Amino acid sequence: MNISEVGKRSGLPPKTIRFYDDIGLIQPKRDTNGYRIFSESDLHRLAFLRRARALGFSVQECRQLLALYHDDTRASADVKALARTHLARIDQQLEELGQMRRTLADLIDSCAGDSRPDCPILRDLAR
Amino acid sequence: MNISEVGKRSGLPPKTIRFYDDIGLIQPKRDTNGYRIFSESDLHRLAFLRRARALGFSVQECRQLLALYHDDTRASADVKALARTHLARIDQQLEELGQMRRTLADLIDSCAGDSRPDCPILRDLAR
DNA sequence: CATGGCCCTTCCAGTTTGTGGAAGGTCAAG
DNA sequence: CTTGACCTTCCACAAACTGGAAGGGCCATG
Repeated sequence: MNISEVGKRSGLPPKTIRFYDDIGLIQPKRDTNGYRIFSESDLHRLAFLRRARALGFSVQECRQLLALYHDDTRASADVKALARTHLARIDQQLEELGQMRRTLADLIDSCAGDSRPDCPILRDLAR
Repeated sequence: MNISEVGKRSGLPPKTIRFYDDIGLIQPKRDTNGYRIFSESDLHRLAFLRRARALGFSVQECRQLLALYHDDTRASADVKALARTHLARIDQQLEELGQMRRTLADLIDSCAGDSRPDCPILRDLAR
């Protein structure tokens, strides 16, 4: 499989696949002309990566997840711990974002939004 | 006022203030020795920036907000439109993050988290 | 066989919003 | 005069790609 084929099948753009190769997340073989050759196993890793990234895991965490995945002697507790740490980070982001949203929505509600210059949003920022 | 003083008063680190100077968000005067000299007005702009950034506005949006703030003929509708666009972005992020959270929490719940290798989290990623 | 068009490669730069550090000038106190 | 705390600029790095340029490969058609 060449890179555009595996891109279609994994749902990742070729640029991203090259990037993952650069940082060692995959090690596809090379053809005599220098083209990358992807095995089913490479494709599998890439699809795994796409899903882990979609869940918001960092690339470093994806590296760890892949390592755990390929370790038959892993403890599921280790995977769960990784996921819990990530969940805590998501919860923190949700809280911060929610606070922003509340403040911003209040300010928007209090602004007339007409042609006059008076604006509670700017007044609050300049407070 | 020198940079560390205005840093304390605005709540921004000197490095960040220099950065805002570099990108033209502020234009402090310079002393004969090359040191930046900050006026009350510079301080005010920096505090404004800190609060706008804390609400999640991008640096570009902060630039526009500052321009609106200093424009006596602005329409509050323009400020409100900027804020609404930003709010929509926050809502989108909240939704994406909420979806991630749900999926991740479900996976975590389904994982025994013991010393055995079997793990629904990895199974889902490898699906 | 040459040409076109699409694929592949590497390398460099840019994105965003700063942060860390090095090298060197300045200033006030002792 | 020295010491320590400032200040300056400049370069590099962070995350996770994305865009583009320059150059080579491969296949099919004329």
